[in-house]
Amino acid sequence: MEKFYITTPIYYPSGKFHIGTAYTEVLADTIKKYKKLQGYDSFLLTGTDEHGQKIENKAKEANLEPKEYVDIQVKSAKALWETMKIDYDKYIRTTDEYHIKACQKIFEKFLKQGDIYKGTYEGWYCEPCESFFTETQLVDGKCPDCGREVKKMQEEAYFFNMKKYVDKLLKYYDEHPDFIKPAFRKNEMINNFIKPGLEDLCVTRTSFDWGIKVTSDTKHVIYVWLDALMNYITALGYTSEDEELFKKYWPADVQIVGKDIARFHLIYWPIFLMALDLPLPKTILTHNWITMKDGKMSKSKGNVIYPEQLINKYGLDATKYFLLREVPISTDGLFTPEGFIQRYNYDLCNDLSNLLNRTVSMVNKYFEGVVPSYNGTPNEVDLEFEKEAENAILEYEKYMKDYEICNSIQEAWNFIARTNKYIDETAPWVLAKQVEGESEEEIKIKQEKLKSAMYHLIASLKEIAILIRPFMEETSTNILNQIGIDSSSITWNSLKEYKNIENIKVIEKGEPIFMRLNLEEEVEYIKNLMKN
RNA sequence: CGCGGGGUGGAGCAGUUGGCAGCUCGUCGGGCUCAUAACCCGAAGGUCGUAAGUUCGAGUCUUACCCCCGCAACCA
Repeated sequence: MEKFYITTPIYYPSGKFHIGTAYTEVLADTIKKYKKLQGYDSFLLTGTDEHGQKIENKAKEANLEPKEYVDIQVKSAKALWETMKIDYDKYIRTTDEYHIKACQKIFEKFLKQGDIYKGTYEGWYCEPCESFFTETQLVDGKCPDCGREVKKMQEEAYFFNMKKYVDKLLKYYDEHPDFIKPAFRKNEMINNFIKPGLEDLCVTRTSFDWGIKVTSDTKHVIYVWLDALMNYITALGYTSEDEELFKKYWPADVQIVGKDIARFHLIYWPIFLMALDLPLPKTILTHNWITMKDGKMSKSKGNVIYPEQLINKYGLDATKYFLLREVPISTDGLFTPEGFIQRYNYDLCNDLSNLLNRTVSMVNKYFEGVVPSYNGTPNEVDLEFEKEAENAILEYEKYMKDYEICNSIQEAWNFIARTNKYIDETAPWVLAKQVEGESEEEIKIKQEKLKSAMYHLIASLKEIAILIRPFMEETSTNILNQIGIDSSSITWNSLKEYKNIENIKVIEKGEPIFMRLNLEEEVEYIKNLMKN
């Protein structure tokens, strides 16, 4: 079985996860489930990045030890992923013992190789906050956190020699067009960071404790990115006594990151891997953000929305549908309460749920629920429709290949609309009606057409259920149940059986899978959620 | 200063290698009754940010300029 390794970033658990974090996770989870349906041995890694000064400070505020603090945060993170039915295979915490050991080994290896050297880190230091800041981070020359004066300070630090690998990196970019998706990020990296001269990266600190100690120089802790990035390989057991997973799954097939951390994943990460003499991931997918009408999410603007809030009220599938449908990979997507409810009503209720409802109802009405067999005599209308059903799959898969899930979903919905149209084209209620003076022959032709129409509708609903399965599993299962198909044996290959559905019976009375919502009421409800 | 993205009918967006300007929502008109005041069809509405250029032909290429958003290095 072919393997497929996919990773999410490890999130920084300094607060409650908001909808943006959930989006990243859903994106990864959807790709994993898609690959799994296709029969890949797929492995999804997620986790948390738990070191650093900010965590240390947060813990202090809460009167807890750092570890106690992150334990609590991790618990709620895992609870969220459980609520969202995220199918991850491993959850890594950078405080895990195996990760710490591996990082220490890697650090010493770099030191020995001469990739890491000791130097001096210079920055602006805020004493009350005990934090270093860069020139550009300062606000009016003052501390961006507390607004007080900062001092120029120096501390001893280790640096990673990035310059040594720059040419190799550029060459790699050049020879591997699929490495960076979307491609414009490549130019962004080159123009902003590489062309002006890539600076060496500071990889240790002495100004705080909450981190992985450097074994050969214990007053230093390994600073964030070296620690964090390594998770993608340490999670698989790299450098441990059991490297089985690592050997099986590395290199990653796709690593998902937000645009805020693109630089670290597109420049430093591949360089670290080169220094370790390891193969690079096939693709690093950088996605954009969910934005709010009035800019970034922030509590003071009263525009923060948490995933649980939407899930509790509107269900997991609807929430995931919105996120994936509304946020394309390469541009920011907008969250508005109106948009959310409208997508719910138009796409989920009117188009999808109603299609299922009217189909099930007709099969019951005309054939007592028994789905006719494929009768092999498609007329022009049916033939055309069959072609489009096939084409929808191809288009969907084409976009998925580039991880453009948003477009794949659009293809699925185009096909849903097409299926609704098919009902109008065939007008089953006309075919079912007896007209006075009709000949036996005419009646028979109408019957065959009606059978064919019902068959094609059911086959198409099955197709739709499979297409949406990677991100709307519950809905998919509901649809299949209503048309009398066992969902447990469904795989991506089931799409090829469009003409081979036999012996099924739809349920007698199908409950709508999505019910129309009142726009004003629900918008009001969501706005209230966002206020507190 | 720079870099990246964007500026397309009322709103939100598609437009691969240049060849009659599309989609969703909204508006207006029509159809249908299987279904959830749903579904299907049609119409109105755009000098594709501005100016110049290349070309038989440019939303699509070149140059200059204007506006919006983001990034700007050790901050997760």
